[in-house]
Amino acid sequence: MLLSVKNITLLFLIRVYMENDKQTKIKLIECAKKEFIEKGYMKASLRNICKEAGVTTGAMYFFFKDKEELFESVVGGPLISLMNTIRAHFDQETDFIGDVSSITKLDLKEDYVAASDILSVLFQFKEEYLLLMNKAQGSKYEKIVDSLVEQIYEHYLQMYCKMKGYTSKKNITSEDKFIVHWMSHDQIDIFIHLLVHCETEKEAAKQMKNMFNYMVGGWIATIRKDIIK
Amino acid sequence: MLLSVKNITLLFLIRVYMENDKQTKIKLIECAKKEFIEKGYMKASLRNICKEAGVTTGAMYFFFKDKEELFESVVGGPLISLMNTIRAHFDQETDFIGDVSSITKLDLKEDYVAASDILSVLFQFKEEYLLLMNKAQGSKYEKIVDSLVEQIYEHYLQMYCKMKGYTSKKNITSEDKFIVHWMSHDQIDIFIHLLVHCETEKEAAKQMKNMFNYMVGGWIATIRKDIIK
Amino acid sequence: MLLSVKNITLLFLIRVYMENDKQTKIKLIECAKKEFIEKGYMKASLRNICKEAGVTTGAMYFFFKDKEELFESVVGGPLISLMNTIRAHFDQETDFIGDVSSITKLDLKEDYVAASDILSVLFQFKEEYLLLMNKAQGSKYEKIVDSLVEQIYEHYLQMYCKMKGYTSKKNITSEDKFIVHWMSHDQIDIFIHLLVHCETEKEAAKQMKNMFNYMVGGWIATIRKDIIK
Amino acid sequence: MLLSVKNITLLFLIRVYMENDKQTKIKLIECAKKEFIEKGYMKASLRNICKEAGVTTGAMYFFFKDKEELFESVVGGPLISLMNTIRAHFDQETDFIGDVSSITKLDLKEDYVAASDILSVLFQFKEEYLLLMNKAQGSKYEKIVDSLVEQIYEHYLQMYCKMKGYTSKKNITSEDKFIVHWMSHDQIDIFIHLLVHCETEKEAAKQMKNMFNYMVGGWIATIRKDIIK
DNA sequence: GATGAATGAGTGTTCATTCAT
DNA sequence: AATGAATGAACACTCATTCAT
Repeated sequence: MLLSVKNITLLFLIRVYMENDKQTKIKLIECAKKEFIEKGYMKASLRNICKEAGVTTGAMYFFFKDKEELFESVVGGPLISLMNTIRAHFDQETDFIGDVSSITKLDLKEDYVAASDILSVLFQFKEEYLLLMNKAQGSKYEKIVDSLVEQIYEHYLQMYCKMKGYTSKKNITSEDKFIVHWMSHDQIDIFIHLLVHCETEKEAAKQMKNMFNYMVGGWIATIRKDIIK
Repeated sequence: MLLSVKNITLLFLIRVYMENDKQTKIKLIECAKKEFIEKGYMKASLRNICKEAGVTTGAMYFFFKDKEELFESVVGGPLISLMNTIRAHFDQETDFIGDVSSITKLDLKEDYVAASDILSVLFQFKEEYLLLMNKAQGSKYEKIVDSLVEQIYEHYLQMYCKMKGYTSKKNITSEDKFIVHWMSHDQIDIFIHLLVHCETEKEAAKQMKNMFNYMVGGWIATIRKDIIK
Repeated sequence: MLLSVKNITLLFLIRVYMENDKQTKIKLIECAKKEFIEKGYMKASLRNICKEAGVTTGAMYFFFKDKEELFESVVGGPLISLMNTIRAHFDQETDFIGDVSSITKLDLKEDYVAASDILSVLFQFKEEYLLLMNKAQGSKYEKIVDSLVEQIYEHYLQMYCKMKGYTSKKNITSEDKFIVHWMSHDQIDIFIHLLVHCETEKEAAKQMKNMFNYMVGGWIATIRKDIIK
Repeated sequence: MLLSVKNITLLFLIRVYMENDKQTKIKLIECAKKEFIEKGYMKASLRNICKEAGVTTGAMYFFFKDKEELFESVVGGPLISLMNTIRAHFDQETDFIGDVSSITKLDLKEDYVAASDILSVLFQFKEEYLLLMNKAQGSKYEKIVDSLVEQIYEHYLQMYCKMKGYTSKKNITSEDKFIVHWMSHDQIDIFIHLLVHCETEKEAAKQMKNMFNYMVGGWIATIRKDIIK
C-alpha cells in the first residue's frame, strides 16, 4: 500500500521532471541561440549565455560538452532536416544519357518544386539557418555553405551533361565544371538571400519565382553558350 | 655633457630610424596581412603579428591606433581602388528614360567591359580582397559585400527600368527592387567566386565569360518575365 | 492489483540492487584504482572514474565520503596488511643489552626472512602499493614512505645499538640516529625499487638477495666505522 | 667615436634597466618558488603567485610562457649546475679493462670527492633542489630523479665491471645491471636524503661520510658477492 | 620610433561536492 | 542505491591596449 503511494509519487515526479528537467536545457539553448545570433559563434560568451539563463557555467557543462556542442544543439537539428530535404530531392541518380529533347526547362521546373520544399524547411527554423549560414565562423560549421554547394553540385553536373547532350563523362571540361559549380553555388545563394531578405516564407516564395526565372534564363544561356565576345 | 652625448646618440638613432621607419610599418602590414588571411580578423592576434614582424606591440601602436586601423592599412587601399573603379563604371547617371529599343544586350555588354576592369583590379590585390570579402568578420568591413552590392544596385535598377520600359520611378514595384537587388548581389558574387576559385586573372577572365553569359541569360529572362508557373 | 504488480517489480529491483550493491562499489573501486594509477591521486578525476564505472558521481558519494575515502578504499586494505606484516617482524622488543658476540650477520639474516615476507605481501597487491608509494601526492598518504621508515626505524636502532655494544640509550649520538634512519630508509627503498622494477615476486626475490647483500655490507661497514678519511 | 658614445648611453640604460626591470621578474620567481615549495608544482596557483608578487597574471605572462616556464625559471638554473657537476665527475670514460688490483676502495674514494662537490652544489640552492626532487610532480621534471640515476649509471656500471674483473661487456648479466642500477639509485638517494634532513652543508658533509662508508661497504660486499643463502 | 612592462577584463573549461528526489 | 541537476570556486591562459621611458 505504502509502496503504491510511492509509485504514484514517482510517476508524478517523473512527469514533473519531464517538464522541469529539460527546462534548464531548453532555456540554455534559447539563450545560446540569442547570444549566437547577436554576436556570432566566436564572440558569443558562455558566461553571458549562462547568466541570461540564470544558471552557472557548471550547469551548462552538465548538458553540453563544450561551446561547440551547445552551438550544435542550436543548429544541429535544423541542419539535419535541411540536409535530408536536399538529399531527398537532389540525390536520385538520373540516367546520364537521358532523352535530350525532353529536358531543359522541365528538369529545372522539377528543381523549382524541390526548391519550394527546401524553402519551406528553411523558414521553419529561419533563425537557426541564418546562424548557420552567416554567423558560424569559428565553429565546425563555418564551411557549411560550401558543403551544401557540394551536395547539389553532382546533381547539377548530371543535369548539365544531359542538357549538353554529353554521352560520356569524359566530355566534361574543367570549364564545364567551373560554371556548374558556380550555378550550384548560385542556387544556394538564392536560398540564403531569401532567408536574409524575406520576413515570411510566403514572401520568399513569391520572390523566389523571379529568382528562379533568372536562374533558368541563366541555365539556358549557359547551355546554348551564346556568349558575349 | 652627458645629456648632449645622449642627444647626439638620439639624433643618430633617429636618422637610422627614419630609414627603418617605413620599413617597420611595411613589415607590420605584411605580417598583419599574413595573420589576418590565416586566421581572419577576429582570431588574428596582434601579439603574433608583432612577434612575426620583430617588434613589440608598443611599436605597432605607434603606427596604428588599434587593431581596426591595422586591418584598414592592409585592406583600405585596395578597397578604395575597387570602389573607385566601380564608381567609374556604375555611377554615371544615364537618362532614366532612355531609348528603349537600343538596349538589352548592349548595356550588359558595357557591363562586361566594366567587369573586366574590376576583375583586373581585384586580381591586383587578390589576397587583400579575399581578406575583405571572406575574413573581415568582426571588423568594420564585415558588411563590405552588402555595401558593394548597394553601390551597383542603383545602376542596375536604372538599367532594369530602361529595359522594362518604365517611364517613371513610380512604376517600380518592391518585387522589381527585390530581383534587381538580387541580380546586383549576384554580380558581386561572381567577382568573389572568381577571386576565390581562380589562381590568375587570365583564368578568371575566361571563366567570367561563361558566368556573364549566365547572368545575361538571367537578366533577359527576368525582363521578359517568362516565369515558371 | 496493478499496484501490487508494481510492488513486486520494486521488490525485485531492490533484490537486484542488493546484489548489484557491492558490485557497484567494487566496480567503482576498480575504476578508481585504474584512474589513480594512470594519473596519480591529484590529477585523477572523480567524474572519469564514475563515467568508467557507469554510474553518476552521486552514486559514488553514497559509498564514499569524498575523494580521499575512495582512494583509501583502494589502498587502505593493502596498507593495513603491509603495516601488520611489518609490525609482526619489526615490533618485537628485543632485550636492549643482548649477547653482543652472537649478532651481526645473524640479526640481519632474520631481517632477510622478514623482508621476504614483506616482499610477498607487496607483490600480492603490487598495483596498490605502487599507487601508495609513488602516486599518492595530494592525499593523506603522501608521506606514507616516511611513516613506513619510522615504523622500522626503532627496530633498526635497537639492532644497531646491540651491534655497537651500546649498553644504554644514552650512548646513542645524533650521528648514530642519522645513519640508522638512513639505513631504515634504504631498506624501504629496496622494497619500492623491487616493486617498481620487477614484474614478478620471483624475480624480485632473486634481485633482493643482491640488494640485501649490499645492505648487509653497508651495515657491517657502518658498525665497524672504517670510514674514508 | 660616435659608436662609443652610443655604447656609453647604451650601457647606462642597460644598467638602469638591469636594476629596475628585472625586479618584477625576480619577485615573481621568488613568489613562485615559495608557492611551489608550499604546494608542489600541480597545486601551486599562478593567481596566488601573482597576487603575492603584487602583479596581474598578464604581467607574469609577459615574462614566462606558461606555468612550466615559470617553474623552469625557478629550478632550471640549479638543475643545469647540478647536471654539469655530475657530468664533470662521472662522464670521463675510464678504460674498461683497468688495473684490477688497484681499484676497489680507491675508485670509491674518488667518488667521495665527487660527491662532496655535488653536495656543495646541492646546498647552494637547497630549496630549488628539494623542489625538483620532491615537488615537481606534474611538471616536465617529475622524472628528474630517474634521469639523474641514468646519468651516473653508466659510470657505475663501468666501475663495477672493473672491480669484477670483467674483460668484456658481454660478461655483464641482467643481474649485474640490476644491482648497479640500484646502487646508482642509492647514490642519488643519499644526496636527496641529505638535502631533506640536513640544515647545513657542513652537517650534510659530516653525515655523508657515514653514508658513504655504508655505501662502500655495500659495494665491496656486492663485488665479493658473499651472499646470504 | 620603439621598448619593456603592465593592466584588467575576459576566455573556455574543470573540479569536487551537494542534494532533492 | 542511485540519479540528474546544479553549484561556485578555481584553473591556466589570452587579449587588445596603455604608457613611461
